[in-house]
Amino acid sequence: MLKVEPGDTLANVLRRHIADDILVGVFKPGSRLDERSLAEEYGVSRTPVREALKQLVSAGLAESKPHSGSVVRGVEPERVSSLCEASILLESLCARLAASRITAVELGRLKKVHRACEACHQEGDVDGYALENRRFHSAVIAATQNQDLADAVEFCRLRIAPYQRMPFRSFERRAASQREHKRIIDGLEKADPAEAEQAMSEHLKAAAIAIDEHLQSAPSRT
Amino acid sequence: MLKVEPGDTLANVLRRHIADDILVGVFKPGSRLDERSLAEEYGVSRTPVREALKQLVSAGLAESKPHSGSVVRGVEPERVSSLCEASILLESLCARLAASRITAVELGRLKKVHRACEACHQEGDVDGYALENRRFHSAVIAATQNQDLADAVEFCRLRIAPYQRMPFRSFERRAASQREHKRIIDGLEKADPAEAEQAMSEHLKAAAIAIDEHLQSAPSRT
DNA sequence: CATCGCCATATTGCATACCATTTGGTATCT
DNA sequence: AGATACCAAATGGTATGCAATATGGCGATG
Repeated sequence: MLKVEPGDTLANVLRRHIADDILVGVFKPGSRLDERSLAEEYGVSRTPVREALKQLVSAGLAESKPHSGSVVRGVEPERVSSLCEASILLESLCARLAASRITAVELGRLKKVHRACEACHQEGDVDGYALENRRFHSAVIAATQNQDLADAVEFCRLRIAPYQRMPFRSFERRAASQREHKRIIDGLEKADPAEAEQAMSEHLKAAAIAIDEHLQSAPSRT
Repeated sequence: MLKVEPGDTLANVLRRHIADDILVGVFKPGSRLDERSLAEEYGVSRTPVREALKQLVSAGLAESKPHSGSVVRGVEPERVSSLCEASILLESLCARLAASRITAVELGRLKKVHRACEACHQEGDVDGYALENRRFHSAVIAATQNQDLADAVEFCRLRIAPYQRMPFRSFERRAASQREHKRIIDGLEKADPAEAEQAMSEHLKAAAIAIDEHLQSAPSRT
């Protein structure tokens, strides 16, 4: 537990660990991230915990007021729609660019991720599907061959990630998502920017609707 | 010096201060950011300096390897073109959205910033012009009424900021920039998305060319 | 009874001290 | 003479202790 490989730092390990816990829902939006408790829980000092929390704040996964501690960033429903819109715009842009720039090896890797998605989907592995889905979108973003654009888009995606995975509990939503992914792949393979952009846009709009429905049914569990 | 207002933290003050120093060129790309030196220089402990540096790394203004310290992120010329492209794409997108969403008060504020730009331009106040120019672009980005999209775009802009200001030493470039800004304002005022997008795109392309020329003439001052 | 103000407590922010890791130099061995 | 291994100094990473501040409750007063 909590092994730190050489060339890495304890604070980084903690950051990833806590971030995963947030994304997977262990720490729910609004819950306090107490430095002492976390330090004790992980068996380390407060300092690396502080470092990790600061980084999470920078990443937008948490927020903090001076002397008031950090809480998991509660994303109000109206902010979700804002996040979804941003995500739609940015990733569609990426898809358009990627269509004319993606390399053969990247396309192959994308298809491989797509198959991994399919496997998780069939097995009902929600967490696995969420993970592979993230990889799918990251692969498209990376295919723009522009690291800085990719960073900005990932910056946005990171914030919406906790909500992205919610609808995947539904078999039907996963199936639809798979079909939409396939259409994106086709657009990229044909090097058709308009098609890829359109496919990505519709995919994320569908995802946005699914997230919204999910929030309606299970509004706010504190 | 180094006054910390209530409701703020010393680390934040340091972060802004160091960030400004990086943006204005006091700390040149590649130079080491030694924690002890900075702490001594500012008369504080290492802890808040560390916090500030971590945040700068998150913001992309510096980079650090564990046990190897932090250095100001040197942006290689080939990365500048990548940054410019990302900036062009993202801000044009913002301009398009802003055209149909900007409020009257925001438009008024934008014009005010434009006049401030003009004043700095005439006086030959390069630093002032760079500052007001940043405000101009931030205002357009904010006019999208989408905070998350704005954050992602600002995230990218922050990285290119050290280079954006370079061409402003030229009177001619500032004059051209002002004309381009005016066209953007017109597009927004007419609520013409296509015009605003086009104007912003051409503005940033011109800026990119100016930056490139500047890098050609004064390649790498270590 | 409500509201305003003060005080107690818990939690964050800052400082200092210590430990681990990296890096460069030197000495020795081949 | 060159290479390698070891040692030392510098620098970041971590731990702990203390100070400052925000928050919640309690009491007093209108």
